[in-house]
Amino acid sequence: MIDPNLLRENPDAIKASQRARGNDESIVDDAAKADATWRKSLQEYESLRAEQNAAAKLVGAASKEDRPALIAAGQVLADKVKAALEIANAAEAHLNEIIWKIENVVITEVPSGGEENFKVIKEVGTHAKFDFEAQDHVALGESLDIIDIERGVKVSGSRFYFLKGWGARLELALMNMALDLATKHDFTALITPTLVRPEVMAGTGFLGEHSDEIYYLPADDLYLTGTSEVALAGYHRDEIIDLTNGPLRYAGWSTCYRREAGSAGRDTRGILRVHQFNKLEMFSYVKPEDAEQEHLKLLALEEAMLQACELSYRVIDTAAGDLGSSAARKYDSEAWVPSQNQYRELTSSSNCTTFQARRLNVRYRNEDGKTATAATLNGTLATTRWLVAILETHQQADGSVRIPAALRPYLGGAEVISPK
RNA sequence: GGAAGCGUGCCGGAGCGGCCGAACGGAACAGUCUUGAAAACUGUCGUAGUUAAUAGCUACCGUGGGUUCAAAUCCCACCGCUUCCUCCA
Repeated sequence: MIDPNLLRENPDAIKASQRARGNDESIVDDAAKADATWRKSLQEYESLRAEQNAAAKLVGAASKEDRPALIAAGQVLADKVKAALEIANAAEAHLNEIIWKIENVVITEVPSGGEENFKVIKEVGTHAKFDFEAQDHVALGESLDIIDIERGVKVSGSRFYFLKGWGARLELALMNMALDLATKHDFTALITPTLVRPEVMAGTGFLGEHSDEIYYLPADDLYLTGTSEVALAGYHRDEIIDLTNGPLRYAGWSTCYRREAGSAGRDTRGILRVHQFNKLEMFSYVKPEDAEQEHLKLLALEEAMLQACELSYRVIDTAAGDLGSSAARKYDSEAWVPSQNQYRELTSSSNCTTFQARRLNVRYRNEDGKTATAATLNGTLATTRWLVAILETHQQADGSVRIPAALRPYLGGAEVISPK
């Protein structure tokens, strides 16, 4: 949620953000009004309650003869307090309902507008060109016997697959390379739970707009996570963390599950969009003033991975209207996918400022020893989808795929994957 | 899955329904003493909301309800933990 103090001190900043996102800005005034109403009703309740507390103390101290009268007076007060509490609670609920609808305040440099209004920050590398008939990753996966989609569908239905032989090893190599890189940069490896409780899922904001994206197990009242971000964000929930020695950084490795409910018919070919995949996710807890710098660090690591995989890619600054509700800024990097003749997203890195941490109640102590809400950031370092770009980019005329040099140490030194 | 027990502040650990935001011990921090340290002594020592306020008031003793003039203390449900049995990657 947004900072309630900002609502009181600078509502115009929130309105500007709402405009940039293409969201309703009148909700900001509604929230301010609800906030004032709540604070007034809270004061009324609290002063009545103080009166009641004082009256109850008198009863305890009173003599036997005086008690009945005092208790009767207390009963009247108790009713008043109960009524005032109900009003205050209702006012608070109303305020929360409104304030939770307001999405994170966008950083001012972020381009306004919708999905198509992104700004290209840079393009790196040259698009793969082939002097032979290039194959897509599905055909390569089949001829190399490393991706078995047919049997994936037989066992689990559409958008499922087996990674086999070098395919399985390639994915593990990619994940391990990413984990090594992250570890070198102060990220602590974390293998996370992928089933979480409803509170955690709701706390990270995934039960709102994305709720039909998520697998749910009614028998156990647990949700399957679509990213380890859920567990990583929940990790320090309700804690006062120590940031005096710098940010807390985690590299979470998990399988991710997504229903892809809203994308029927989209990317149905291959393993670009699937129900289950693996991902290595970076997650940082930082002081709010360090968040933008940390965001660039995450991006730099993502680029290092893309370059190590010898992919051609571009980095975009996502437009405000295309940001998730928790993000104040998002950098995506997209790799060139030859068979599609376009860039496809391989990493996504969001600066959630204090928005997510406030909801999860993650705080730290600042220099004065006071508690303050931390900022959180996340970014992708590797996913199964990367295999698509790697296989297609590095295919060769004889139908083999050259393994990028940086990955070879993780594959027993193998340099190429050849058809059987 | 069956049985029993337990959930209190940074940790340990008390707490007849009113005198409990919570004894006591430890840790931590500041100071006195000391050349310095240790010891000893003194003090500070939870979080949040509201308010102009580091004053006051309010809330929080696993979570949520309930009983009562009054709840850490009584009742109910839920969650978690421990031990034993059962089972087991």
